[in-house]
Amino acid sequence: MLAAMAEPPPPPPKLPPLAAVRVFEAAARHQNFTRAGEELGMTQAAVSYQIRLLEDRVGAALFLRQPRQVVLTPLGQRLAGPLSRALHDIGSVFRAVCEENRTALTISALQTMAITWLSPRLAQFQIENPQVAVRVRTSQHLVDFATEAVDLALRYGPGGWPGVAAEKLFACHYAPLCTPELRERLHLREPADLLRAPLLSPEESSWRVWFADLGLDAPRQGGLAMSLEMQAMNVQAAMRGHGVAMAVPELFAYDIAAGRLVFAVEHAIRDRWSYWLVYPPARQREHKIRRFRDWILAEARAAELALPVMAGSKGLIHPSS
Amino acid sequence: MLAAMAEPPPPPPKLPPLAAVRVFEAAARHQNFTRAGEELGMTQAAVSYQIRLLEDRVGAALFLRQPRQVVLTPLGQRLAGPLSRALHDIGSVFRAVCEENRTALTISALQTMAITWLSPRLAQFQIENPQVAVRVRTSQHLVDFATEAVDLALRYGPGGWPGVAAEKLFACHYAPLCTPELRERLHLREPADLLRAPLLSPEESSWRVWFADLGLDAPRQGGLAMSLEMQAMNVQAAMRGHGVAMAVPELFAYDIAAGRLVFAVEHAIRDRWSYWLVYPPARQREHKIRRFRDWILAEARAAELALPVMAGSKGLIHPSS
DNA sequence: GGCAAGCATAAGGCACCCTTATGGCAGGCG
DNA sequence: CGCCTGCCATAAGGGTGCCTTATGCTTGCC
Repeated sequence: MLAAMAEPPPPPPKLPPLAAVRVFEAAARHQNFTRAGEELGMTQAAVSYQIRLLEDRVGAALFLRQPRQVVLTPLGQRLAGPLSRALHDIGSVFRAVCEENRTALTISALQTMAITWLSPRLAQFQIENPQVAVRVRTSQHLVDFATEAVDLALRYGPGGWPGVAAEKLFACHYAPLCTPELRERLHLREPADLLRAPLLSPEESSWRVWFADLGLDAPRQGGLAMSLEMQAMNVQAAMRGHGVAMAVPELFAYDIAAGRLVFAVEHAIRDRWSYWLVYPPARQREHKIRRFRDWILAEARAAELALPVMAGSKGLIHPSS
Repeated sequence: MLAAMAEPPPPPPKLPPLAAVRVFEAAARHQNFTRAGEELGMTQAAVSYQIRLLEDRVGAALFLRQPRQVVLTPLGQRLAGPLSRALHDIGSVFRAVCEENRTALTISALQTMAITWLSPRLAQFQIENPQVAVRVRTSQHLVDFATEAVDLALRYGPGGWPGVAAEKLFACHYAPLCTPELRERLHLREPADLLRAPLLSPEESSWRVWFADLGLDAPRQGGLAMSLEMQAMNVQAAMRGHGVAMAVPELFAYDIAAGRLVFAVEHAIRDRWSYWLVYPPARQREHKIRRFRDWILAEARAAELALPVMAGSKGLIHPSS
């Protein structure tokens, strides 16, 4: 209050003390200080104090103290209606926003992840949790919870981020994928068979690593790291029978399970980077966070289990430093 | 807060902390905590504190802290509009009520006083003070400022009331009044002439006292005290030439000044009771109170001066116990 | 006449909130 | 590239506003 006292005539704040307003509204509604105090969880004396405060501010009585009751003065009546309305509005919008916050869930995910993995599964989550309104926001860069209005994020990376809770969704592998028709037509049975197959983006480094892991020379050497978007496009092409795509099978578990995609040959290499569920640790206990967390972790497990075991493959993509 | 802590789950109050709401509204308007603090006369740290408080209550961020600025989250935007509106409404109705309180003036007066003395003069006050809205409320009993919504009152009595500021408007006298025509027609010159004149309510004690004061016997002895209403009726009758009324000439100074009434003979007795301006001493300094006070005291002086000097008459009505 | 209901008032204490002070971060600028 | 500035977060500390308890007063009711 020191600043307010700097000027001799403290410019009267346009707004009355709002705590007193709240008390007045309750008192006006009950026409009874004691009852108002009960509603507000305070004593009758406190109500009396606040009402007096407000009356001093207005400069006139708002209640007439009659023997067994208090009644509003004309001035008090003038105040009570609009104030009650305004406080009701404030309460309403607050409840609405709290409710929205409680139910709306904004998820940030990489475009590819959102399209290929998340959205096909999200429908089921919506069915199981109709009260939660899920919004997916795609972005390319890592999200900062302090700067972006996002509840949780699906990240792709090595893990170990500071300041966030991160739970691994699934480890990533790289394996050649194609349609079952293509595999049959080309008689793909063992890794070396791929050397004569139409590879999609054969210059990508993942192909080289994959072949090298088997002691084979890649048909075309290249050093380009494959972007996730390119990977998704390649898989789309592969799914139309245009060739074999080197991709993360976990991302396409649905297509594999549905028979639209198969492993061209049974060999996968490990990616040190994984997909993670990431969220602010402070919000761990929130219902909606927990709910989504449990669901997506279960989905990730299911997706992993739906794939042939790829254990034993070495981590050759994104080697640690 | 002790009462709120009684129950393990303190039933979440429907309303958010209103002080925080006010701060939030300013911060949202400025999109700048420092500026909002200046507007509210507090420091940036305090703003930050209050915003955090509100965010904790909602359970979500309302502002995104970006390097050089803060911006509202979608949730914050949802809040800002309605809250700003509500606070504006509160401020509006408050200013309106303060203004009304500052300008509206409710005067309590006895019916007779209001009709015969106050209202003819009030028009002039309204002309001189157009910004003040005067309301006259008539009542028969003495007003209690704590119980009735009245700014000031005109009382008739002995004075010396506890707890109120009382200023004497004018002392009261009793004198016989009639039309000048009646006085001429009956050749009323000295008090004894009234013994043959048509007296209105001759049984009233004031007549007896008046005659006794002159050493005369009243034509009809009676002990009834005259009600003010009866007095006014008698004066009305007198003004129509129906007789001579024993009344308080101060109340009819206008009619006397206008020549509609004259003293039937030049003799008055004194009433110990007077008319007083009464108001709560706490409100002495209020502009509208002071304004009306000054005006009505001046009017009372003028009304007294307009009458023939009635000094020297003894106080025989309402003798002190 | 005692009792209950209801509000005002005084005294006292604590919690809240504000201030001061400091640090971090990013952008602008020389 | 380093300094400065604008802006916010955070910690520590203190003052006071507000609430509670206790008491008194008035009135209406049995």
